[in-house]
Amino acid sequence: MSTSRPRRRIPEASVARLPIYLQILIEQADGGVLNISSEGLAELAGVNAAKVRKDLSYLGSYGVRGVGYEVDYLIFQIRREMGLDQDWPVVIVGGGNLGQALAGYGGFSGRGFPVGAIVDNDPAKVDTVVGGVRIRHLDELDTIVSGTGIAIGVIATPASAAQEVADRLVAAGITSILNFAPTIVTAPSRVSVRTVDLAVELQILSYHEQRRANLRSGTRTGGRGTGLGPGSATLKRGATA
Amino acid sequence: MSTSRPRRRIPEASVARLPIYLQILIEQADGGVLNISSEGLAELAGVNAAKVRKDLSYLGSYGVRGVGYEVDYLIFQIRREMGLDQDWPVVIVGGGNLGQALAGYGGFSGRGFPVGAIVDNDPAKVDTVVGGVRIRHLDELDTIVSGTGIAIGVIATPASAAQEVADRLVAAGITSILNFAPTIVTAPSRVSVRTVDLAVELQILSYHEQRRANLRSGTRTGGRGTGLGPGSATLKRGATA
DNA sequence: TCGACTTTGTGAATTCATGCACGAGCGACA
DNA sequence: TGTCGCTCGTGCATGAATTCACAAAGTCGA
Repeated sequence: MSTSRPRRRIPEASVARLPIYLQILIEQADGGVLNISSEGLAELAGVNAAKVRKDLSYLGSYGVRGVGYEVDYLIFQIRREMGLDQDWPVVIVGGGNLGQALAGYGGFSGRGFPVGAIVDNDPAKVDTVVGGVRIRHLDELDTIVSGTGIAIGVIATPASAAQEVADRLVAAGITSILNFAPTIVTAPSRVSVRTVDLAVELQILSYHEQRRANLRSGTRTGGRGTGLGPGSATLKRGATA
Repeated sequence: MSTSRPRRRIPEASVARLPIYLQILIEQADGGVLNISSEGLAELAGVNAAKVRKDLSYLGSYGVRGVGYEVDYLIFQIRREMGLDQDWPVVIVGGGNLGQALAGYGGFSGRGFPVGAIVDNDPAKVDTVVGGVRIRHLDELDTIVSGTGIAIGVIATPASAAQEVADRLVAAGITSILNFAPTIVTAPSRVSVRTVDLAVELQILSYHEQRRANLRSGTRTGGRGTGLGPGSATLKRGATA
């Protein structure tokens, strides 16, 4: 009992990196590499070696001093710790552009997240087949979830529908949501929600672009002085909630 | 001169939140809301009000005590600071599943990132039209970038091609890369790179799912004791690089 | 068997981010 | 014009994440 079982609760920042290490390790294993040092892994992941060691230490003490980590064993341990030693089928909500791309994208099934179902509320889309899966009606969500034990829902709808979809996913018993709609969705705290907003990513890049542009053109751009001041018009209190 | 120009260098964590505030503010403006308190904005963004104020304070001092922030003016300032007062056309590399979905996804153009070009190295794809844009050959990248001044490249290729594509993007003069391929891509430090790996997101959710499952079934699952020990076989030093 | 060498695992120092708590400023209203 | 109430801006304390630096633990070759 006292053998391996690692101390729980891995810091979020580490949890976010483990999949990256995992992916690199799998590539290395495929390439015939048997073991790897924290230094080598750090190099490939583009991070600091000490960080790699600390991250891995949360899993347990699986390295061998003077040698490094056995690739296969590390893969095994990361998988186990992250719950990737089983498949997690997902239900995609939204059979539009993005939903279809996700369903057709091999990267899901190939990495342990097969598309178990796709639903849409548009009758015209229902019964069409995408990526080998027949689109079903949104109303069947409860049946699907309770019938298959799917725990993860993927929202690929327009922003306007996202929150309602999230509510329905939660009601159906989903406990993790990956949201691609460009809006915040809220859910009870027992449910994990992650939002991936493509535009947000681009906007972050935009900030850095802009920053570089400013630096190039002499420390700061001559003010784009639009005259507008903070209190350009006296503020009138509007609805705040 | 001493008027507005805010102190530079906004912490990364704040930069990542500003687009979210921006989006909420735009929604509010559309709904006719004229001003909003840090409390209100925090509520909508799902974060702490002090954090909102601190984030916004990096832009300058644009709030009015006792009243809040003028929505329109805040939108203007966030846009300006993030470089969103101009369009940033992007070039998408990869006309496959994902590339097509991205090109067809309104969320890009609609938010200031029009798809300026799509390229692919598959002759069969070249000249087909996706989302109103004709796919051109990858080899035209240099011409496209220098001709249009596009600064942002989006990688929507298989992982195996990602690094080479990144290199070519950099060579062509791109300074920001948004990578959707499930692999690390490296670039000179003058180039910003962000990777969005859908599977990684799911794996993070998996971790939390698994964690909940473990907690439910009595503190910790009975060990899946596969006998395997850290040094199951004596490690032989393999290639490390 | 021993000593040189390599690489881990982790305490300690540092940097970054969050959240509290409160002074200061502003509008509203008498 | 003075007072009251609201909300910002920010100093400070706390906590999380990163990085350094080194003892401990192992391998390898002679």
